[in-house]
Amino acid sequence: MKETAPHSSDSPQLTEQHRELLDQVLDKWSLQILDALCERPLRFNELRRAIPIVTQKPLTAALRRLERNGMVERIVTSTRPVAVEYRITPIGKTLQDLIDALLHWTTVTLPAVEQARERFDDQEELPSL
Amino acid sequence: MKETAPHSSDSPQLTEQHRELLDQVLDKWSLQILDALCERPLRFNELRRAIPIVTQKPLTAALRRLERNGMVERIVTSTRPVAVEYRITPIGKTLQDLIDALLHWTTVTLPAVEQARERFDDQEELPSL
DNA sequence: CAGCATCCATCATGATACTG
DNA sequence: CAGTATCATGATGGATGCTG
Repeated sequence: MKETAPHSSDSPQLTEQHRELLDQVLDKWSLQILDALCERPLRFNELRRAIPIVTQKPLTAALRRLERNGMVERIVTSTRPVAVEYRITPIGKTLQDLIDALLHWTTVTLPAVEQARERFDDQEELPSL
Repeated sequence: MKETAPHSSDSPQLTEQHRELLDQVLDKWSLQILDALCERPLRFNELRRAIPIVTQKPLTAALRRLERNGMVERIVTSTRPVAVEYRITPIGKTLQDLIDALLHWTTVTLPAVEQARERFDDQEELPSL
């Protein structure tokens, strides 16, 4: 019956759909957006401040993508001027532990990575120029 | 020395270094490369076959980046013609569980995401055209 | 406030050709 | 086999100005 069982847990056949999903949800900005929204809902400009280096266009694009994928909800309050709140959805919430784990992983691993980079870069500036 | 829980409510100070690391290791191709190499070492063209839709240039770039970050090791055997094997490093291995969890997450979540996309796209094709 | 529209620079990717 | 080099192109990102 079975095709090889390559993985520790289970190894489903990953179609391009799955990769696309990760691609849309795990990109640089989306990860930080979701992380921020896991704490509490935020308005557009609050998000901009929460993620200092992002500019308006990519932020908007990422939010739309996350909204389309059902990860965040966009709530418009018709005051004057309008207030727009972004809130994480239950689906998005299922990513929280993973995101925390990833961020934690970076803090643990970064030192080793920086060492590796130095070694790599050193042997790049090689002799025989 | 305990750092408190890696929960998002406890936001660890994530510098841009941390984001950059995730960015270099979690991108579309790298994720699949690491996943493939977690099973067993692979040669360059084996990797190309393992990740069908990737072309040579981005694959090479991703491998170099992963190598620089200490995630994979490039082993050259000076036969004729040369054989080059890519192998996951101990550091890279620390990502395996996370990657498995992410891939598993996609399989669990994809159906809900697809529903969300339909809803979103439906209300995009709105009236008043 | 929360965007969208526009222009422009940069980058990643694809295709192709060439090397040891 | 395992790349590098080059060119063309399409997608992204920054900056700016405008809207309700």
